[in-house]
Amino acid sequence: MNDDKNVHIFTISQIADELDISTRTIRFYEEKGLIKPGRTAGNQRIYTARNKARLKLILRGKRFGFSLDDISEMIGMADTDMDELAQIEKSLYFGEAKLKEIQDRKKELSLLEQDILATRKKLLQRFTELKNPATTNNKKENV
Amino acid sequence: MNDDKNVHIFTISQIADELDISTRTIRFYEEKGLIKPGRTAGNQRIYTARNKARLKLILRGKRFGFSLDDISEMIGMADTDMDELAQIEKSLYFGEAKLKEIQDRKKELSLLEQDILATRKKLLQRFTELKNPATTNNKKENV
DNA sequence: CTTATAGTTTACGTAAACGTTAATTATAAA
DNA sequence: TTTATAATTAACGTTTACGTAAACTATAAG
Repeated sequence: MNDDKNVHIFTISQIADELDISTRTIRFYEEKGLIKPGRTAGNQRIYTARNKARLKLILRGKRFGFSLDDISEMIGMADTDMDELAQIEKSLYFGEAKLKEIQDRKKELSLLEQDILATRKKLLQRFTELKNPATTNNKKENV
Repeated sequence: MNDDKNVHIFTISQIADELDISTRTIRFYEEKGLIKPGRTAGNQRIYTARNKARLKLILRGKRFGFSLDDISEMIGMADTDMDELAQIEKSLYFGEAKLKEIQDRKKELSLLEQDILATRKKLLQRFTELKNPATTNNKKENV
């Protein structure tokens, strides 16, 4: 079984360029235990496609306001001093909670969208008022 | 025209309790110009339902990882040293960008959900493997 | 083999978003 | 009216998530 599949290996700067983050950020995530890339003979980091996918997941979580600690638990790599079973159970439990949170956020996302649309409406109204002062009355509202 | 509608007024701690944030946080948002509550004769802050709604909007934005500066611009209260027209234009422009971002996030939300579901699947698989070692082969995968 | 260029660790620096006193004043309750 | 709560400003402290600089090592290019 020649394990030649996916010999695609990346350096840290290749990853940084592709994901548009700094190398410092990548190393920082490693410090926090979020990724564990391999090393060359000369001690330089090497990243597989899997490592890259993991980073994408982390960045996705961040875009939703999750802290790195949150993400760490979501991913299921936290508390490496627990036995595997307990760790898996914890991760599963945490994952369920996060799924519910995602449901909530889906709803909130729509609310936020509506908030912004409402703000836009008011701004546009005020905009035309300023452009055309005759047609409207001067009502002072602070939203 | 007796303006008796909505005389519902709240103190800062009432708001803090209801929205589950600290009074410090509320005052901090005021410092940043995100809200402008009224004052009593004795200089204490008073919040209307409108002020409360504004705070909810801010918190909603935060839950999606927007910075307070972002939210400030979304809401349309940034850069008070610009003339109103320019300010409105900027806010509108920013709002459009944020709406697009929200669209993207809707898609990403599903991706994140799928990531978690996939992780859960693997965890469950490993879980049963550990509980029932005979029935499966031992494949080592580090996600 | 030399020399850019890229990567490594260590460590101090920083911006954002509040937390936490402290000293003082308002307001509500008895 | 005294007194217990609650609110106010001011200022320094803290955590998260990196930025940045220094001193050194690996690797690629010529």
